[in-house]
Amino acid sequence: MTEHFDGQEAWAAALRAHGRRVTKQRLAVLAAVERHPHSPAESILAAARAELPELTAQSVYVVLGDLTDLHMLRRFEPPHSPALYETRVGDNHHHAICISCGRVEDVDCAVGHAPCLTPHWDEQAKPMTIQIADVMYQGICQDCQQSQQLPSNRPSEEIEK
Amino acid sequence: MTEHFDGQEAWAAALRAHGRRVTKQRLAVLAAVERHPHSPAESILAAARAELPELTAQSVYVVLGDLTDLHMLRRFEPPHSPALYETRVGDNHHHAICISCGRVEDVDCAVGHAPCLTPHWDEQAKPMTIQIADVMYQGICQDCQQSQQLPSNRPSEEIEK
DNA sequence: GCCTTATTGTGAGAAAGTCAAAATAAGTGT
DNA sequence: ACACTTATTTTGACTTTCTCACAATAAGGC
Repeated sequence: MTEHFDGQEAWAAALRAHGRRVTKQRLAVLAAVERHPHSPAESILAAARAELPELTAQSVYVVLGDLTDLHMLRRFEPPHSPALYETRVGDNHHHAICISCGRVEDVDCAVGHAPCLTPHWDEQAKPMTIQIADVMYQGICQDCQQSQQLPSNRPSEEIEK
Repeated sequence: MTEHFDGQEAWAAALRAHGRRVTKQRLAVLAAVERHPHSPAESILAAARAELPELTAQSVYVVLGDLTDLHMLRRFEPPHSPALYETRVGDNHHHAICISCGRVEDVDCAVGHAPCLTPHWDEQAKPMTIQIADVMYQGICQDCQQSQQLPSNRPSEEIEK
């Protein structure tokens, strides 16, 4: 429970640094996101309610949105998934999503420090000032690859017609 | 109107090649996506109804989903936006989205032919078999940059508090 | 032309998130 | 410690985007 305090204080300091009040709702959301990276709002609500049962869904949406704007959290939206949140910000890491089971893994960028941040514009295109480059790898994780090669092992959860 | 026929026949052939029946709904959707790249389902419905007024929204969703699975269309989901569709498939181009006005532009990949397709895995991570790498650049387009520097020029549509 | 079955239409409904306004509580000053 | 100001949270209704099940229709092979 003492390591908890460290985290609490660190988050509290960050909140104050951004001119935000330190509320138990924000602390609960931050702790929940930290403990469950790559989670949607609903899961964060459930996790945060473990320590703050009266927390409401709206508060989670508001807090997540605000903290994302402050860059204390990072949001990304994989295809066919609600938005996911994580506390790992500031680096420009990317994400790999298994299109079969939905598992998400962090991927450090291969290309130096600011990867893919310099798109190659057409002649006629008016270049934008790029701020971030979200790279979303989609593939099949090892577990799903195996269970697809052994179709006998597969329950009836997702069979193609 | 003759160029229309060429497109119709090309799409019809592609549909047959994928074992799909050639329906006026599918042709209308394909033509609409081709004429309005980076459009959401609702806009595609509106555009397609210009030539097929009795088309329904459900059909558009079904057709878009199916043709996307066949890789005749490509879908991508920018943050805070419904899914967008385009007919440009097969190449691995990416997209730049203006976070201010939402405009989308195609971006050819800077890094050779199969860009960013080789993520750099952690030691402990179990690598996935990557199939596609969707790169989503987010920035501010030239128009929005200018209108933000001349705040007097900005109507009341989106003012920060 | 007819028949089979893929495709489309109909209507209900879920999921994820948003908005406005009232209730609460953090931080400030006393 | 107490009160006050206003940020924050809650409440509850609502929107948007998309999905599902099943009935109606029509494309393509015979």
